[in-house]
Amino acid sequence: MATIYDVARRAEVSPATVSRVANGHANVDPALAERVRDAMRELHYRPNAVARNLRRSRTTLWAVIISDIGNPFFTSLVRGVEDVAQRAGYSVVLCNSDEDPTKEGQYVDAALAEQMAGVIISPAGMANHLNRLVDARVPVVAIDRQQSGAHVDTVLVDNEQGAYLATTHLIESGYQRIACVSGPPGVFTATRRLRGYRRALEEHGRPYEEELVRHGDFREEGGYRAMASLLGPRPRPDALFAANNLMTVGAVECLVDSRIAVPDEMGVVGFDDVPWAHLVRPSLTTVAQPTYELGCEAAGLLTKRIADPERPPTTVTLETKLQIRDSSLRTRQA
Amino acid sequence: MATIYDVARRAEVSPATVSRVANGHANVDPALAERVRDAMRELHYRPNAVARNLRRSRTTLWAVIISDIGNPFFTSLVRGVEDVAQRAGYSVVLCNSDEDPTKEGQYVDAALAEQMAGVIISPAGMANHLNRLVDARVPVVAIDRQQSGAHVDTVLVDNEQGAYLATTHLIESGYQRIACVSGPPGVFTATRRLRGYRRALEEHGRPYEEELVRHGDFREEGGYRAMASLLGPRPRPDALFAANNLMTVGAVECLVDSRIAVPDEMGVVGFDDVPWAHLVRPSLTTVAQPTYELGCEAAGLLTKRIADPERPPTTVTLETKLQIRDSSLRTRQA
DNA sequence: CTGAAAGCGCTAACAG
DNA sequence: CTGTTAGCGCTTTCAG
Repeated sequence: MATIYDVARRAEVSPATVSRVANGHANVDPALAERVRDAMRELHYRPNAVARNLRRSRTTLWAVIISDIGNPFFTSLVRGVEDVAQRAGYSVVLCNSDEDPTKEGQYVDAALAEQMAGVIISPAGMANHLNRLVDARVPVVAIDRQQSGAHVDTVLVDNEQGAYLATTHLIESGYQRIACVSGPPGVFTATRRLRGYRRALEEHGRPYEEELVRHGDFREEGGYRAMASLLGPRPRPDALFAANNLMTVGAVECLVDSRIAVPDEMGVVGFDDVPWAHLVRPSLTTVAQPTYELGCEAAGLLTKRIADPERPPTTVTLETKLQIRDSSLRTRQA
Repeated sequence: MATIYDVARRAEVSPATVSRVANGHANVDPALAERVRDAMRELHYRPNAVARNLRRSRTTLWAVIISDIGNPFFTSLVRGVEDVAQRAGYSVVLCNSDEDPTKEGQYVDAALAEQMAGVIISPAGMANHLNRLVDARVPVVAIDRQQSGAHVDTVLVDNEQGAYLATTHLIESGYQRIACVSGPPGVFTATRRLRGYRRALEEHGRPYEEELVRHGDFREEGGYRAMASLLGPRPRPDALFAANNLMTVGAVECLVDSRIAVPDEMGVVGFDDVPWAHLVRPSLTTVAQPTYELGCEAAGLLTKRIADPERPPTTVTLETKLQIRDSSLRTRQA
């Protein structure tokens, strides 16, 4: 690989001049600049980013640490981040923590070691990786999940309100025993959505019953298992609020396997859309989140944070929207 | 951020010794090593990977450049890569080229500039980015798509055979006019799958008709549009082979909107599964690919290539499997 | 406007 | 077994 010295020699200038041309810094005599560019082309010169980063002690990379690459929620969000990042001159590297605090820790280590210019992270569990980034003065934005005790920019949706809307919709559609499959205990979004579910019940004079609540893993399998376990005890629930998209899918699978008719015997509303919610039969009623916008917003906050490390942390909360489809609309009494 | 010198000073040893302890190299007196470890802990020392990479002139990062992060095919594949990479001591950074040769080029540039230890790439279009990597002596594995003229390790599925199976299945199910939505012209997988479709027709004494073939973009919208355009001319096709998963979904959407009954009026088989193919009504018959295994295989080849840059390039081809569900099984004559 | 030179933080010969 | 030292390739003062 040609270095800056090779180019300098060939163009008969100093490495400093090559550097100036390569970076468009300062004014360089057009004749020299031309010679340099020729030399660069002839040698297929490509600046070594590692050396540059070391010298500048910063990089132009963002790490985006998400907790499930298989979830369309996160992939859509990443698209939003990417689009904004690109415009701001950053490249995005994606890290998939798989909801595993250990993996998350490794990626945080890597981001630190690689001197990433910034990190966008959806923190899994209660581990304190966020603060390690903050302590190291790495610009960081938390996304989708808030962490108590961490003083960082955060982008959220109004989880409680979304869950409240979903549950209220089920109540108003005439369902009587509304169950809930929540997420992993301690995960922010799970807690908030459960709270919204509970508040909706209570405000409508319905009891909140522990035995109608299960905790899933935010994956399809977890939704399936939780639904199965809800079907055992009698009286059965006649509706379900599932706290994320993949678990909704799992729950519906379980209902199909158990030959329970949706929406007549069981109404279903899920939190977070999937791109194909309308293709499933019955199509799924969901609480749609502005996923792409969440990503854009996070990227925007990160650029601001990088520009001004001292600015006070802000939290942006975006609204959800209830997308009513067929899975929550009874056609006849079961 | 503490440097290796800070640690050395505090532990009263040389930086070299700290480096040895940090990397587990050579033998270090246990007492010294202990002092060093204490100092590292006290100073929250974290080796600067950028400096290390510069010095070693290599990194421990793999770039995985995929063409659509929204496609479950690629996310599943990435999981396979990640799992193997982690075991081999590499970290994976994901780059989403969005089927756009320009973006792909930028990521290849970045991989080169950042001195990535290796690259796994599903090349979009005919651009010659693969060879730039090869010329720069960066270990590289092509995945999902073969590029003529590129002398690199490659992991594929038997696209032609899969398409042949799918089309034959439609013929044997009694469909008469079988259309095909292929992928972008020039994309390897599209070409091969189209060839399999054609071969199946011809071997069963059916004519191959240009007007039954469309080219989509491998996305949902493309599948929708292609299906719509197939519905215009009469006589209409009565079956469809769609050359990838998302286009299958789009095509089915179009059929739903057009109130054309699947599978009775239109049989549908797609290439590549989606995790929720069985949830759609009717459930989708697909050619399932071993996506996770593709990723594992690619990662395996990459480690071998890194270990021995001179070994002759190999191509691994994995088999597909026809997953028969409801969308291709006529219950009555239309 | 251009060049010389120092140094980012780390590792790997090489000496001791 | 440990320390000294010379860079990895680049950018950025500082002189000229």
